[in-house]
Amino acid sequence: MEKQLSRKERERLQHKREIMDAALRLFSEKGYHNVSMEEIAKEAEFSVGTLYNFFKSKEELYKSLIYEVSDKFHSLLIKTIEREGDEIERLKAYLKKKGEIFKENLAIIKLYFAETKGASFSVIAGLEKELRVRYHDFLQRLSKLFEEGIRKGVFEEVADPFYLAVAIDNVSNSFLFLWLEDPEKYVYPEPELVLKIFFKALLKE
Amino acid sequence: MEKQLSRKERERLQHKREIMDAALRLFSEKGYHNVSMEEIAKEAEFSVGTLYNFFKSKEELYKSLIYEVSDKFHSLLIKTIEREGDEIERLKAYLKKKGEIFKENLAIIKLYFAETKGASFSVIAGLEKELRVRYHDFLQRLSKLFEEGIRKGVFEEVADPFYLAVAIDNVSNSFLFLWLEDPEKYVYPEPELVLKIFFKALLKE
Amino acid sequence: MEKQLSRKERERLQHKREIMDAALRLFSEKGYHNVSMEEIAKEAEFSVGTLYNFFKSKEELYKSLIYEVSDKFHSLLIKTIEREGDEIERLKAYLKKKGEIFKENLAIIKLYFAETKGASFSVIAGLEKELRVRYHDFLQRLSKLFEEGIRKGVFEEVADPFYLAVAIDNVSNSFLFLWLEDPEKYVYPEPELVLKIFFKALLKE
Amino acid sequence: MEKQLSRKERERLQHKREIMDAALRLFSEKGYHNVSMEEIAKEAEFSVGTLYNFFKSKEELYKSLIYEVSDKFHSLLIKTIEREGDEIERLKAYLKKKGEIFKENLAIIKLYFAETKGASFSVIAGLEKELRVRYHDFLQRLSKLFEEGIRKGVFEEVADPFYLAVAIDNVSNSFLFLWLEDPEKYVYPEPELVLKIFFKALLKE
DNA sequence: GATGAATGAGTTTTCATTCAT
DNA sequence: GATGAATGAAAACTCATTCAT
Repeated sequence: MEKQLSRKERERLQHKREIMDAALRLFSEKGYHNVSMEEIAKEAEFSVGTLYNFFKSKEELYKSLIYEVSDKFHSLLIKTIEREGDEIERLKAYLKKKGEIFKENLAIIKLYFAETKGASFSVIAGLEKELRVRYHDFLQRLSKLFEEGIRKGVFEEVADPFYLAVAIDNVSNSFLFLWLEDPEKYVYPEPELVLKIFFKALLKE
Repeated sequence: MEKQLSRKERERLQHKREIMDAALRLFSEKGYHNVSMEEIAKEAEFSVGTLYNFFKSKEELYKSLIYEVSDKFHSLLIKTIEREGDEIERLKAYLKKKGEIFKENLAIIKLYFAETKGASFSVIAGLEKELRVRYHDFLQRLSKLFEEGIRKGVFEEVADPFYLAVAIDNVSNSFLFLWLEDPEKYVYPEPELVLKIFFKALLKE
Repeated sequence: MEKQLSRKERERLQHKREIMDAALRLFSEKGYHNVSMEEIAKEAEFSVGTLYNFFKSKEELYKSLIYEVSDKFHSLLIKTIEREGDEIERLKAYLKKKGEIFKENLAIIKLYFAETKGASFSVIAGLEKELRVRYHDFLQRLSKLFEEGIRKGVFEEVADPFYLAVAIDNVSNSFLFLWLEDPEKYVYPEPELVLKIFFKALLKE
Repeated sequence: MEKQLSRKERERLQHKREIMDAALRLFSEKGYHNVSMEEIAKEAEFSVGTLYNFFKSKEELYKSLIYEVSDKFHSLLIKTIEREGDEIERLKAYLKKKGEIFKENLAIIKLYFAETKGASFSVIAGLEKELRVRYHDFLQRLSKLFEEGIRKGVFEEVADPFYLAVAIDNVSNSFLFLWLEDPEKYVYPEPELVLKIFFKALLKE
């Protein structure tokens, strides 16, 4: 299908890509408000005017970036947790995949978390809400995994599966952030570590 | 002690308080960059000039806000985890305290998490690093609690106590955020819930 | 007469003096626009309000300073050139006096020349004109000295006495500025040097 | 060479010129601190933003103005005093040239002298020092003229040639200022007048 | 489509001045 | 007379956006 694109169309897409990549580099390094359209134009080796031929505003450029990564991110993870296999295996696969995504997309991850975590105001009003919706969709699907596990008798029913999903996702994130913060000091968190903490009773009986 | 302040001094402190409160309301609602000094002045019912008599810049006003809450927040939690009592009790007390702090300081909590989570660039360069240092101090102290518990044989040694501290802090945060996001749908997370998830083995043997 | 001033009146004058001295120090060092009333108040160890009890505006404070020095400066020089004695002697006395005044009033001299030389706009519109009037009065009196010298046959009538007055005043100023600029490199200009250049024909016949 | 500039480039230069001319008019009339960027923009018939596209700050705009005139001014005078011809002729040519420059560049001359004469604090810190360096270079070259004259036996060695240079430059300036102040009353100072005063012994023998 | 000069509303900050105590 | 907190107009500067070429 892509082959049917004319040279012009291919070039256009390529230029858009270059602008988005330049913008991503700058936004993730300095934050939305500390980057100007002029700066992005220079980084992308286009003029400001050209940026406005592709995106009708700075906001839209930013949103495109965030949605793009959010799409990719979620579809990858959903594919991982919904594939064939038993629950434990799929949980491990999901933790592993998330680790890989973090490693490979550091710049964009920072940007993404700046949007989803913390402030309920976001750099751009409205952005956050949409991302939250997607994130909840993902959590629902992860809950399903726990539900199934409980149904099959693999997991105990300690709590609402949704809370379990939230918990494991956040614990793994926090370990990834730890590593991201100081890669020398903290080991890159292996799925096993997360599962060990998560599954093994701490309390002696 | 406060009685020794002259009326003028008391008034001055009161005015500073009013400005900080107004700024907090606006910053937490709209974010640092989307609030102007003029807006804060209006909200505080003072003139812009007066703001600058108290804080030498917008940045400084923001920092004052963040540091103030960070101080209060950390000292309260540290007091809670380092008080007398057995480890389980102290963990519960800490989870309860955090819940209360969240409930009572919603506006500022949002602001605080916008600074510590997510972006490694922060609205104000330099802020984030200092807050991270404080947070790590807290995590170290929480690790001690786990260490002691392990030493006493109350906890099993499933992982480095520091990771346990990180995990429980993040799990409880994530539940609090869930509740914050939609108080009708999600229960206010009780310490018991967190502990149950955290301590009880999911896996059936 | 001054003895009849009450303690209150004497104190008032003293305070005014202190304010003017502080203002002079700051103005001469940093220029009118780079000094704030707050700064002057701090330097004088009074409050801003007190400054306004003595001077109705920053401009008025500045003018007072300039007029005061201009008065003192001119009356001293006029007294010197109009005293008893032959023309040569009086010229020497005037050159010597000016040197002394420069040496003893460096700060104020800088301020004064910033007002009279160079820009026809002055920091404060209107100031310059009044000072120019005074300066012309002085030049007229100095011209008289040359006129008398010519009438008596002491000087040759090479040019309009007014031009001679302007010339000698400026030559001596320029030498004083040279010394002021780099006291190590340039000798403190003795009246003799100025007169030598001024009176002695350069041209060999 | 100029023909190689594209229309756009020529326009850009023209616009820069218009801004500088507008700024010059206002600065020389009212002084640096009494002119706002908005005022300059209005005078130049551009927007404030455009001013900042050409000059990164108000200071830089001012400096450009001062340096431009200083360059032109000095190179013209240096060319005049270092051309072929005997010393007397070259002195006359220099006095004549200075008169012409004054007449043709009144606005900018005022600005220039506001910077070089008078206050040792200057409107813009650092500016004054650089201009002084250039002026001293000029004085050195003028000294050379006197040195040569003395060596050739045209002039008597009444004083250090540098002082002679300083003296003649200041005397001629002061006459030019006199004329500038009141063109009706004071004749435009002819080189002859300056030389007559400067060279002819006043003193009868 | 690409360019980049021009725009001007909006932002932070300063500071002379006032006035209640 | 002395104080200094409060004022708010004015200034320098930024930057997303437009549009003629």
